[in-house]
Order: sequence, then structure tokens, then C-alpha cells
Amino acid sequence: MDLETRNQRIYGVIRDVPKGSVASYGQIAEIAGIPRGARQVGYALRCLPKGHSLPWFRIITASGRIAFPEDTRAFRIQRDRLREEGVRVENGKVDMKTFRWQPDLDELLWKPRDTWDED
DNA sequence: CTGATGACTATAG
DNA sequence: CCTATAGCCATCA
Repeated sequence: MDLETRNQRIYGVIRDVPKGSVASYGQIAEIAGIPRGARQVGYALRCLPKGHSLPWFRIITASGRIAFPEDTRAFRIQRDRLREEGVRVENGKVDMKTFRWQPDLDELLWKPRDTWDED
């Protein structure tokens, strides 16, 4: 798998993270089919193209912390954008139990017809 | 090629 | 909660 394909998959997964939820770097990597690729997700985000419209701010560490130091511009932007969507950010931390994206459940809500055995 | 780096993670004390 | 440690792996100097 080449670099571009990998990044496209990473971006694709991030695009699917619903508003009001967050996901960890490792979670994105796993869903994208890149085991132990948490750092690669961070790397891909660091190299985001200029005009992107990716919800990069919905990606945080597995412990629920924003990955940037608190005294940085990036930290404040991420925190504010999460709050705009209703995600509670206290002391740079998000309660993962409450806001973590759960793809399986989400898929059920999205495409019930295709996945439910209705017969 | 080699060693350092980092928007990571899990575990232990 | 915090620090230390050890994996991790694409990039980069």
C-alpha cells in the first residue's frame, strides 16, 4: 500500500467521524486498516493540504486528551471547535466514554435497511 | 544506512 | 494525576 492510498484511507475515515463525536488516532488507524498506525495518522494530519475540509479536530489521543500543549494556538482552536459541536472539553480532556465515536452503532443508525435482516 | 523524531499507546509504579 | 519505559513505524537529516 503506497503513501497516497494510505493517506486517502485515513482521510476517508476521519471524514466519517460524525459531528459531536471524537475518535482516537489509533482508532482511526485501525478502521483504516493500518494496525499500530496511530503515529501515521498523526503524521498524515500534520501534512494536511492547505484547503482541506477535514474534521481534524475530532481526532484526539486514546486517553481523551488533545494532543497539543495547552499553550498553543492549535490547542485552543481544536478545543473551541469541539465545543462548538457540543463536545465537552474540560482541562484539555474529553470524556471518551461519552463522546468516543462508535462506528458499529453508527452504521446501524445510518443504513438500517441494508444491514438488517428483515425478513 | 543510521539514529532521531513525533498531532501515538499501553503498562507499571 | 504524573513520570518512566518500551513498543510502534513513516520520515527526515
